[in-house]
Formats: sequence, structure tokens, C-alpha cells
Amino acid sequence: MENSFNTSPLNRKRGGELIKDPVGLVETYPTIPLTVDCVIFGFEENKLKVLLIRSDLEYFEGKWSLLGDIVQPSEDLDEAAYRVLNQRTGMDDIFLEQVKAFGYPARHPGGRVITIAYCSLLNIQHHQLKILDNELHWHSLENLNEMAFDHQLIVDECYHWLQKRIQEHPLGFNLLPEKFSLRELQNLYEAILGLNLDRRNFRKKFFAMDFLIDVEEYETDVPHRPGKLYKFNFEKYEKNKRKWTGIDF
Amino acid sequence: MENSFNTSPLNRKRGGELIKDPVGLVETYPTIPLTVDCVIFGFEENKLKVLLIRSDLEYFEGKWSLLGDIVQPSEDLDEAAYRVLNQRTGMDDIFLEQVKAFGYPARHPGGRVITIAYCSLLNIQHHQLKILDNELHWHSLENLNEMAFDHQLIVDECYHWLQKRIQEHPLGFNLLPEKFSLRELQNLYEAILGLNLDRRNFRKKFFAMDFLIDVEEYETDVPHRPGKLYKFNFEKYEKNKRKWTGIDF
DNA sequence: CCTAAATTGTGTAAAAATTACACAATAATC
DNA sequence: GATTATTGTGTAATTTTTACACAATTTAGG
Repeated sequence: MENSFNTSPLNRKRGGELIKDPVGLVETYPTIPLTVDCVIFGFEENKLKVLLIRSDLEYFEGKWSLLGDIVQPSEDLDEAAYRVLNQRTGMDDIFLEQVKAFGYPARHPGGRVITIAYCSLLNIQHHQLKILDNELHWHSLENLNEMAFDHQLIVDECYHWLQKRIQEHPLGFNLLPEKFSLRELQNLYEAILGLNLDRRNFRKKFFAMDFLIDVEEYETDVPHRPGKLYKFNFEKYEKNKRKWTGIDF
Repeated sequence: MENSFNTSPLNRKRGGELIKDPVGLVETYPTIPLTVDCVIFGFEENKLKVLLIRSDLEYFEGKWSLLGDIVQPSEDLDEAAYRVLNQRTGMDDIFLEQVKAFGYPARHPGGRVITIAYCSLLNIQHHQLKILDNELHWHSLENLNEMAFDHQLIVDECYHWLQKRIQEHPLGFNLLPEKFSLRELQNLYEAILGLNLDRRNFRKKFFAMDFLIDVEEYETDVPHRPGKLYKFNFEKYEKNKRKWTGIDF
């Protein structure tokens, strides 16, 4: 809040006088604990997974919880989310975007805590979970049942956000290894969107986008004819981002 | 943040023990002042407008600012935004959605303040500004120059959000009077999207959506052939929302 | 080494959606 | 009653999307 408000008990402007002491003003504001929570998606065995940990509150004993942390007093929100991600995955070039703030007053049994949810996409193979909490693991999105706090709601919203977002921008590549076959790519899109896609049309669409680099290699260790491997041209995509209109399946 | 974190100074889980006192835990969290800011859009004279007030901080003297307020300690975020909207416009059935949290540490000259931005759409005709601050007014989106705080950024993000959102859901009706002509509707879409649209195709598209109710009335006070007036079938839209895929221009 | 199983890779025709485009009808103004 | 401004309407051309089948490649197993 940065404006006077006739009906607000605090920060009232009296007769058009300007406020000279912004620090003094902010000191009168009530304060609230603030956290970030990361919905970290991965893709494994043709399923979309999310990285969870057991809640450490007795109140939520046995329930799953997102990875999160307090936002420090002088820390940017994105920075806090990035810190959580980095501490947990050891990686630092990971896709991360803010999705939504959740602030229902009773969402935390310990009192009012507001959280900002972030969505992150990473390639499960390329990272080793840094912290060996045995309860930290990749959980299938399908059979999440009860989660701690409002984390089920947060996961649901982030999942819908992802479904929408992936049809506007080719984010899916963040979930795949550097080199991937078109089959893997299609499996990923099918898993995220919950659809069956036509193989020929799918390939046509991605070749038309012209962001795939043929690396002149083939799958190995598959019990059938191996597919060609491709890389995603992140550079070209970044350049052409502006012109980008969407994918659509 | 609702998880223990090995590297976090606070809220540490020791040897797998569960935390029994969530209130005690939350009491150890640092707290931050939190506000909401509303980007209230209106449509007048074929221009998209935003409702602004002069900043009451001397630091930002003369600059324009969004309408916002502190989030009270036990108030939901949506509720706080709604309160701001209601206090300013006197209306209570207004479109309102959360867009993004802004938390850059130096965004407020009085110290750390995090704000959650909301986007709202209302019909300028149908409401009377309640509070007669003479500096509260509808400002054209085009010639906003310098704003207080990071409000220029917030307005920009909300405007882009709106451009995108209006192509997925027919939100535009919130900005128009109850009864409107197709010309007004087209002007609105053209103003928001910054495009020129083909009249015949535009009409075709909206009739195909089948959310327009012909009220069997005509425009008055126009110096030319009057157009038919329509209402938007909000009810039918709400029912069919799920099936909705998008508009596209 | 031969066969079976699984999957890759490829093109085209039909259907659907989008675009471009012009003129008569209506009401107001002078 | 002529002029001006705008409404209301349909169709053909183009583009996009969808549906669909078969030969080629590799592995696995007898």
C-alpha cells in the first residue's frame, strides 16, 4: 500500500499534506511472515513428478509438503525461491517462475503465514538431490492424496499453470535431458496435457517451429529401432521469443 | 515456508524430530509489511484507462500511484484487494484477479514492503468514484510517464496479463455498460490488443461464441444509423467456462 | 540366421478455421 | 432531399488442422 486511504486507520493523509518520512510510515505497517514454496516438476518413467518432503510438523505428521523457506528481510522473492531450489537440487540454471501468492489466513497452523508459490522445471537425470533427507523424493502427480497446509491447492494451481504455459512457450525441454528423441518429447507433452497426440502431426508441429537441432545421434539401449536425438535450440528460441504466439495441441 | 531446511538458520529439524509447536515456530519467522495494489482498468472514449491517485509521499511528489492498502494481519489477500476496490469505487461485484507479487527489496523508499498486484475491470459509467480526492482520476494508459514506486512495472505487467487473458476468456464485458453495441465491443478489443480487426469477422466470432443476448434495442444519440444493443450472457458463460478454449484475434 | 515384436519415420487428402473483401440499408444533419 | 457516417450481411480463397497406413530399422528369442 502506497497511498493514503481515507478509511484506513494507518497511513492517513491529512488535508493534502505530503508524508515526509516514508521510513516512519512503513514502521507503522503491520507485518506478516512470508515464505516461498517451490513446486518442482520432473519427468521420469513417462510420468510428471513433483519433488516433496515429509512435513516436519507433528500437526501434519506423515503428510507431504512442498520445499520452501522463509523470505529473508532483505531478500528478493525470486532470489528466495532460487535459493530453495539451489539448496535442494544443487543446480543453478533452472527454470523458475512465480505463479501465485497464497494468503488464506488459516493456511498455517502456526499462525498467519503468506507464501508465494513458484513453479520450477528440471531434468531429473541431470541433478543429484543434494540433501539426503530420506524423505525427500519425487512423487507422482497422480496419486497425491493428502498434503500438509494448502499444498495440494498450490500443486493443483501450478499444474494447471504449467498445462497452460506449455502451450504458449516450449518449456517442456527443461524437463528433458539435453538430447532427447521425439518420442520422449511427445510422451512428455502427453503426460502434462493428459492427451493422446498424433505422432505424425506432433512431429510436423515441432519441425515447423524450427527449434530442434538434429545432433546426428541415435537412441541406444532401446529394444527396437532407435530414434534420432535432438537438442532444443534455446538460443534461437530466446531470440524469437517475442514473435512467439503459441503451440496448441 | 513450511519445511525444515538443513541450511536455514530458522526452523531447523534436528535428527528427524517433529516440531510440536507450530505457533512457536512461526513466531521465530521474520515478518515483512505486505500490501495490495489494484490496477483498475476502465474504458472511456475508446481508450483503456487506469484509475490512479497522486502519491502522498513527498519523495514521489507529483507522481502517480496505484490504489492500494496494507493487508491486515488476519485478512485474506483477495479480501484486502476487494476492500480497496470497494472503498474507492463503491461497487462490490467487480472483476478482480491476482496477477503477481512484487517484492524487490528497494521498491519502497520507506523500507521493505511487498505488494501483491491485482487486476480489476470495471465499467466507468456505472460507478461513481466514492472518495472525492480531486487527484483520483482515470488516466490514459498511453501517456503514463513516471509513476511512484515500481508502479509503472506493475501496470505494464497487468496490461500484458490483460491482453493475454482477454484472448482466453471474454473478460472485456466487465469494462462495458450492460447494453452495448458490437462497435463498442470491437473498439474495446482493438484498444486492449492494439490491433485493427475486421468488422465482419469480429461479429462472426462473437455470434459464434453464442454468449450475446439481443436486447432488441438500438443505440441512441449517435449521428448515424444506430447499432443493435446486446447484453453478455454471464450466466451461460459461467456454466460453459470449463469447455472454453479461447478467442484469438 | 530367421522370425516376431516394437517402434521409427514419412505424405496426403479431407475438414475446419481464418482471412479478405463490397455493397445496400438506415438514421441523422443540413 | 442530398450528404455523411455507420450498420449489417455472405462468400470465395487461403491456411491450418486433423485423420490416417505402411515400409524400414533394430532388438530379442528361438
